[in-house]
Amino acid sequence: MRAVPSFRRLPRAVREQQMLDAAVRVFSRRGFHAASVDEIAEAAGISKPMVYAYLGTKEELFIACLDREGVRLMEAVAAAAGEDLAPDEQLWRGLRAFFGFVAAHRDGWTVLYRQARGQEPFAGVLAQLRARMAELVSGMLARASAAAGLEARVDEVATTGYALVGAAEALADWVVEHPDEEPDVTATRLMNVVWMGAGALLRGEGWRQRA
Amino acid sequence: MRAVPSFRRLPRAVREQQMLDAAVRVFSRRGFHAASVDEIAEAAGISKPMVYAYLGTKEELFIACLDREGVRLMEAVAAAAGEDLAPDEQLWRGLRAFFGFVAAHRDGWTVLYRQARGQEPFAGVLAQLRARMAELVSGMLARASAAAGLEARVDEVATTGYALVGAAEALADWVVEHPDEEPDVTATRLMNVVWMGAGALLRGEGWRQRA
Amino acid sequence: MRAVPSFRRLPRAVREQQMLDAAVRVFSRRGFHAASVDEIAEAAGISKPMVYAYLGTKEELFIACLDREGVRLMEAVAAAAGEDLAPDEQLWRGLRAFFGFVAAHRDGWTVLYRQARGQEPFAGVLAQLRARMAELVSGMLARASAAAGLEARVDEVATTGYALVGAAEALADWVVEHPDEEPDVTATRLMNVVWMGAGALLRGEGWRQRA
Amino acid sequence: MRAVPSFRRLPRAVREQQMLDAAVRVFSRRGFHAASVDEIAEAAGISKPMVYAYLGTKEELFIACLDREGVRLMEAVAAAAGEDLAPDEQLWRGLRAFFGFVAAHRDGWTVLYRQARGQEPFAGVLAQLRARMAELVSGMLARASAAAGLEARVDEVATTGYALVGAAEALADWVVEHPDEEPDVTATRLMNVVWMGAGALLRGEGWRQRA
DNA sequence: TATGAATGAGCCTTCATTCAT
DNA sequence: AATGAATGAAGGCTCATTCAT
Repeated sequence: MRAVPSFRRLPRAVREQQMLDAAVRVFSRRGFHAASVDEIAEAAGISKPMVYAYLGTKEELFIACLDREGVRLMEAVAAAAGEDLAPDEQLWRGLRAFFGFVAAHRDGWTVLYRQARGQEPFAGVLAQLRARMAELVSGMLARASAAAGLEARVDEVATTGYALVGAAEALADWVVEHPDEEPDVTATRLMNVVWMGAGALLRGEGWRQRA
Repeated sequence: MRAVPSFRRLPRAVREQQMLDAAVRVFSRRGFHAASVDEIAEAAGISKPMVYAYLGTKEELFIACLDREGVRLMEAVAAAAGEDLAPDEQLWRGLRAFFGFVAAHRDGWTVLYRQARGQEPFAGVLAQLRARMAELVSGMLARASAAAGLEARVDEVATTGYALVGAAEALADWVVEHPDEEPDVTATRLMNVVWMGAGALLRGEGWRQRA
Repeated sequence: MRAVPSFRRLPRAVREQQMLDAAVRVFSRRGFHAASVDEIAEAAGISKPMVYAYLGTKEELFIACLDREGVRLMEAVAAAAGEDLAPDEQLWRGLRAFFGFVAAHRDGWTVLYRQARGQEPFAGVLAQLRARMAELVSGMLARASAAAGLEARVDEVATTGYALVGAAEALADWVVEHPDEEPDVTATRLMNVVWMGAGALLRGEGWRQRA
Repeated sequence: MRAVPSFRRLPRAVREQQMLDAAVRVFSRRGFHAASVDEIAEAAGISKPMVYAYLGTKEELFIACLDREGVRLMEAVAAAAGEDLAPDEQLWRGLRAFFGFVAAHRDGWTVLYRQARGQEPFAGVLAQLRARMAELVSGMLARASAAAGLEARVDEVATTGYALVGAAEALADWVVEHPDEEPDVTATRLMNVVWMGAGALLRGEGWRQRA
């Protein structure tokens, strides 16, 4: 007769996602240390011992947040940057997906990049994520370079990857503060800097998506 | 009767700098929350009430650190980027000064960018610093653009400033982990990305400082 | 239809013994407070609510352990000390049974004497057991004394009982740490002290079991 | 003008003793686990952080209690058993001091012997104390044995030491429950068992202090 | 019968902050 | 000016115990 399950007793998998949602929200607003497990539990609508039972220590909980959001971000970006496109097109699509993710998951972004960066032992987790992103970009550039018949200057390519990721993060912070900015626009702007260079900009040149 | 001043009784200004030195060191290693006022007092070689008497609350103390390091950084960069140079030269000198500062003041950099970024109410202080740095860059680009007789596309110029600052921060993190990297080299690498653009890089072009 | 009984559904009495076995083991290793009902349930191979359903509160569970082990010990000792033997022979046999029990039931001994002794409200249970043991000894001595035609000095006989039990407990602790010690040997050693006295030992005399 | 110091601010050494007094009292009544640091602080008339500041963890606090009471007990016994007395006289004086200490420091005794015995990691501390006491007795017996021109049967002498300590502990427990018992009487009773032996007691013989 | 889900309560521990000397 | 002494407040974590299925 009861078709709808009780709302109080939920299977573990569901509750875990609820907890992670709440944790990302609270960690994002308060920061790791200032956030209390009490508040997270309340935000998740359950009692504190459940958090410990399912997701462990506050530290482990934070890492679980990091992992979930990091995987989501990476997947979004990697999926957007297809395989058989021109390198600048790949880059632009990846950036658009990146800014789109940030705009849609403000809290996740904040937890990942604003909190984890400075707090050991989380910086390591983030560093891995950034390294993977930078490699994604570097790899793309290296392939493009090779296709152009050029000797790939490895270190410059690597630096470009890091610098691009850093620039994207800075703009992401800016996007978070300006919610009405379209991801397409932000991505295009960054392309202008990174792909064309400030020198070209000063010459009046700019990057445009091909038709 | 006492001709030689006691080593214990130092003038206030000196004591305050000692405290700030210690505070920056401890905050850098532990983070704001994990750092205890006890540890800072001990590192400064004085007792805890002195810290409160001189520099106020833990929060105020942290902000004092932020201010001091921020001013130092800004001054170093602004002084390096002279007024009557070509824009790319200005940019390059500013970047070199920036990376040089980071390398010479690891702890200050860490406090400023790794700790403050995520922790309210400090993020605002940092945001102001970043904004000033971005304006510095943007202003330089705008002047160059005007000098070239071009309509300054304001928003793109502003975006370029932010992106450049973000890229520089990312490389600064990288510099912190690689102490033997020369500031000149790092600055040149970033110039290659930002000034020439990845597109030019792929065409085999690169930026070089003029003789 | 089901001819073979499921292994999961065991008769209550069996389950209870399994639980008590597990509880004695865990309590012995961890102590009453440090032992968690979770761990006991897991050690018993069942779920926590079953423990509560069968044996009640953690406190009741511990008392159940105490009772079971205490009864076993008393029975072993009382059975060994027959009725129609000479008093020293009775004593020696009782001691041998005692040390044998301790060696064979380390965990039970630990729970009874090491854990219960200090923790209210269990000390009372243990005190009763000790009192019964002391009475057993005292009674034996009183009968022997009467048989020898002596006025039984009641208080000294009672004291002797307590002292003997205490000495036996101390040696039992020692036996627990030295698993290869034979109960016969330990019992004989204690007889030498208690029956002959240190004075006699110093005179070169010792107690021997009669052929 | 103020001759009497304020009662609120006391020097560290004084406060530490107050804390230890309170801790011994509370640990004795409740047991290590059931005792809360809150209760101890309250009993000491100060706030909880002071306990942590001066004496460390709850565990360290308990060990501090153990050490203090253990040293007191050992010193009392060792001082009482002079050096140039006959062995039985030494033994009797040591026992009298022991029972006197227990009667005068019930709580200390309880903490030492009833609590520490069963709870790791305290058992080790207690074991050392017991070993020293047993050695004290054994050494005394060995010297007496040698003086009597006898081959010292090492293992029996050692066993006698342990058994005596155990018997004394059992009677101490009994003394704690019977506050009006004189230490002299208890010591004499134990001498009757240990020195003369139950066999001699049954023959109507008993130990008497020489005039 | 048997258990996964859930919680109220409590305890250890730490820390920013202040007072009395 | 300088500090040892002292605390209110809060947070992480665990556990005995109970429902709802």
